Amino acid sequence: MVTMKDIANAAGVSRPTVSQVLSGQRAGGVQISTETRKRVLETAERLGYRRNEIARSIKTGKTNVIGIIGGLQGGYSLDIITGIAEACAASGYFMKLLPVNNLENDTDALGQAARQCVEHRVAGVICRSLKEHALDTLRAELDAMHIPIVLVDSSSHHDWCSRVVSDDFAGIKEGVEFLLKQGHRKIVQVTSPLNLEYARIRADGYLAAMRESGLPVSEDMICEIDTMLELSDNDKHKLAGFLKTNKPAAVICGSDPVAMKVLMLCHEMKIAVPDDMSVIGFAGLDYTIFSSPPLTTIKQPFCEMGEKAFELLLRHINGDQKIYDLKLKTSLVIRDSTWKAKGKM
Amino acid sequence: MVTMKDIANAAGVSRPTVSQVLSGQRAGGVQISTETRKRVLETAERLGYRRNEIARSIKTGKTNVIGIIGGLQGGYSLDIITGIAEACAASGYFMKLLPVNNLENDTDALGQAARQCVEHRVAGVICRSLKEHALDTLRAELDAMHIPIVLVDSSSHHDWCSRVVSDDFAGIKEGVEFLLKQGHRKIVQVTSPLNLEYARIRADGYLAAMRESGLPVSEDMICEIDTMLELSDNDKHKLAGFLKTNKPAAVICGSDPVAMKVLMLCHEMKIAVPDDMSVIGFAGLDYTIFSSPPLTTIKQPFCEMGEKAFELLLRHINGDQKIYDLKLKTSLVIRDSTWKAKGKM
DNA sequence: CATGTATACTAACTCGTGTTAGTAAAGATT
DNA sequence: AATCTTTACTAACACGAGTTAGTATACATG
Repeated sequence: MVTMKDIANAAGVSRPTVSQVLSGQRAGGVQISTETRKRVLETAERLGYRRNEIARSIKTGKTNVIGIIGGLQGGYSLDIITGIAEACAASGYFMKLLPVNNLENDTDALGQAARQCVEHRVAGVICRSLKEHALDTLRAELDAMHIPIVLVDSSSHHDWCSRVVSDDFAGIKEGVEFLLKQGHRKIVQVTSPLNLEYARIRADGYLAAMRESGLPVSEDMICEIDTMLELSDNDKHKLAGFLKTNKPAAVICGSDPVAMKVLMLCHEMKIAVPDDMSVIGFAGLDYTIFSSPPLTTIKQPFCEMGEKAFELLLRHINGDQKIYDLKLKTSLVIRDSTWKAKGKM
Repeated sequence: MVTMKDIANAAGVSRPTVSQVLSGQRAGGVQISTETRKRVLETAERLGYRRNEIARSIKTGKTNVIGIIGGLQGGYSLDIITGIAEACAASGYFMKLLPVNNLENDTDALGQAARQCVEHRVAGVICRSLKEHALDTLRAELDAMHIPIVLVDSSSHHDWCSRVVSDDFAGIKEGVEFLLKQGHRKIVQVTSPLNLEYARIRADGYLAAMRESGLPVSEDMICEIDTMLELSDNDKHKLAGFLKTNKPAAVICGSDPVAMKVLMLCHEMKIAVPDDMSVIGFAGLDYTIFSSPPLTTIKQPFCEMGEKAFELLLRHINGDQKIYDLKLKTSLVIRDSTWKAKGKM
């Protein structure tokens, strides 16, 4: 492995000179003759020198690495990471991945990930988390070392660290209003269990939109089904019963997987979508285009969330103490699981 | 930031002693009294010391970090990374993510990613790549520094670096044989453009399986459609014409997205799946469970591929020079887009 | 010729850690 | 009592860089 020392020897100059040439920084008014500079650069090239970021960051006390803590499940994780990645690349930062499945429950793993971030002296951490006590673990490790944290896609907010989320409440309201505008009245919700914070927020959005329109609504018009990939027999009966009882004109779902399951059940129950019933999903995952009919869904700006999260983190790294809470707008992607024109009733 | 020096001062010992206590290594027969050890550990705990992996690896000349180079598109990327992550965690390694979209074409970006791996002195690199010349870029950067590379999910193999892939050829054959066993004769393939290496391999598997069964088959029985997420109008006409002309009993697809598009078109064309026609996908992506009917698909062992890739990389890091080419078995996931029992013809 | 001032470089220190060689003190052996 | 061992520690060097202070040379000024 070629070092600056090797270059210095080969070029017949001192090591600091090499350092000054290569870093391009003439610190303290240090001047370098063009001849020497050329010779050093040529020698470096010839010997195949590659600078050592490790040694460099031990001196500067800074690393250009951020830690990403969080589970890798869910199709959207990748989009968030992609967003972070792009912003990172633009600023010369790198991502160290610390996957922790079960962020909510596995506090040990979370604490370990945080500690590893500290040991690797990351400049900051982006984390996706859900529960309060889990975050305290993070804070205990990172705050002491003054490593800033930004939460992304986290339902709970804290006044000690910034957060970037999609505005799910507004998003669901927009979806409901879209359905109302098309003439639907009996709108129900199918969603993940309401003890999940994100599901609760989306349920509240649904309830609020209905109430604001003066329509009758109650918690009974919300059906909770499991988050498992496959629709269990239990849930299938529950959901079928729910649809038969309520005979909804439209279903606004708490997530895309839920919406896909609803569509599948509709096929089985011979409910024509969107003729007999409209369906809207939530997330805007790529695969929702493959359902039949292709799913109308409320798209969360995952990629942008990642970008903004890094942007905020960078601010904190650079000393900004202010706490931000960014809620990014969702967008309604209209496909074929809802009516195209108004009032095809 | 607390250093060993701070601990030494606070505990009234020398810095090397602290180092020896904390690293647990009594190098050169160095002994430490239990009393001193206890005092040092207590002081370290009290001051909130966190070891500095950066300074550490500058001395040892090793890092416990590997670089992951590759695009993040495609639902399976995440599964591969998950596999790598688990194996990493088990061995105390970390992943530095270097996303490069367009691995095939953007040689610049690839070269830059490779160079950054060198500059961060990663212990090894796992890369997903497709084209020959792109790999040469990688090799030029990494080989000189003796940084081992393992390719994962890469269609082309090279005699200078190890590779882990799924055995797509055998996988497709298994799929075709499954269809044959159920009594189908007229089996066709719909796939991504055949200039993509993975598509070519799967096409060859299809052709081979048909020929081995003594059935007539030709390249005409393969329909190429675009890899874009949405089925273009152009492709839709092409595919519809293909199905009308060939009137296949079954379609074995080159990928899951292709299969999803086939299913969507079947809905439009009122072709009942599986009654009128069976459909098999390739990849085993999670969302294939959501199609109607749920898709029978050939599942690639992405997670295991990631694990094995890291395992091989670790061997190379530890000095193993042998080149491996692992082909992992796929598995047929039978769902409802194919007949359940034999000969329901 | 003596002095001042750019210019171009190097000596020496630093970062936080690992490691080897060397030393002081206590106890064991002859 | 003199010597050897063992025990427990520290001095000193190293890793690969960044950085400050200081020095030698060349040239301009008085």
